[in-house]
Amino acid sequence: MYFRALVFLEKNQKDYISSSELAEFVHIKPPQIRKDFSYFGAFGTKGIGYDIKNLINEIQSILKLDSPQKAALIGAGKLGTALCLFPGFKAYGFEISAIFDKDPDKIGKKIGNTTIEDVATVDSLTQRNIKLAILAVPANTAQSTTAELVQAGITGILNLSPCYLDVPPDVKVVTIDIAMELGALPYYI
Amino acid sequence: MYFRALVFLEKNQKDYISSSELAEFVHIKPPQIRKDFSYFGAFGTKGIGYDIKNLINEIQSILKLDSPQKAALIGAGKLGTALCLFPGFKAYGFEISAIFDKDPDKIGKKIGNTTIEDVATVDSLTQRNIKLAILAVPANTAQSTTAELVQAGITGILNLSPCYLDVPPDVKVVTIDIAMELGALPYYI
DNA sequence: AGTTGTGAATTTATTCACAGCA
DNA sequence: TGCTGTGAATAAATTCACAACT
Repeated sequence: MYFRALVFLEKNQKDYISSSELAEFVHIKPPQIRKDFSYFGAFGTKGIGYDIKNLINEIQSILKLDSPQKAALIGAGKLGTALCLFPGFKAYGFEISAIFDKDPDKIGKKIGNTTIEDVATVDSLTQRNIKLAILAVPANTAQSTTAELVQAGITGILNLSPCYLDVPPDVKVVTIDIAMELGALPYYI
Repeated sequence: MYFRALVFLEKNQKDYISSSELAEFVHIKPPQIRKDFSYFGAFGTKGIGYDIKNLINEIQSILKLDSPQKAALIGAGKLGTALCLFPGFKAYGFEISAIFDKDPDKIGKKIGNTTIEDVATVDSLTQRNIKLAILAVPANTAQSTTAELVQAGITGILNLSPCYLDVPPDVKVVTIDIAMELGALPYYI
């Protein structure tokens, strides 16, 4: 979140930002920000604040976003296609360099300039050294596809289906359940 | 999350579930579940567990998901269209009953059986008594569109653009930043 | 015998407040 | 003077452990 904010604020005129200014922007209290950063090092200058460019580099390095990351998209349906064409991944250095689907009508076609491959061949990810997958398949096939991804050496999965995925402890899953997030709104209203 | 899990587990043979069984399913510890429920009431039976159907009803009522909810989609691009056709909202009682876009080529066309309207006419949401909006517009127009939505009486926004939205205190925003979630994976790997 | 509901204990997260430095 | 970095203080969340109940 800090990374996203700083990349945005980098465009402004200023070179330095204080924890209070950043705090106002991300709606978090200043000591929280300083404490968060302090877990990883001392990136600021007393009396001045944080050099924005330098801080971006530090966070990029902490998050391992300092080298380009290849990701595979599994599921070239409406949502998968939308994500594939979504420009937002670039800011984090992600490139979707492989797309898989099980639909024979889609295999061989292209999204952008990436050709859709048969999901039965996900094991090729091992050789291609792709470690990240965006899973945009129906909930009922999510778990079985996940098993194949893990088999293919995937260690990070962004799961867009509304279900929990069982994976070995060395695989990290982040689940985004869009309907569930919407489901929380009426309570607050 | 409990709601999602219980709706799924409802399909199984059993009528009752203990906090330990539910805990295993959602990967949360049993006392956490009991404590969470206890903030809202005593829904279980000692020695037996929770009546699944009854618990679903209780949670539905807490979350205000017990009556159908109308939502408006703002932005009929690839992502918006995918969301609109996404079946997952139904489980929570949501219906996307209005779609808006600013592109004249899209206005008047249909997604599913809902006609796309001009985003300049979002103020009609007031009369239609729609209080929820799914915002799937580019980041640079998100804030200005939000202001119009608030003006039109929207009190809950599911924001899919990677930016913070400024709203009055009586409006609740939930932001899903898909790229940011993916951005967290390399750190864990 | 088995499970809930909940005060107490523990752990974790947040905030304060200020020494130390530019 | 102004802001960071951080130990101490406070607040919040989680977990324990067990009485109460079916």
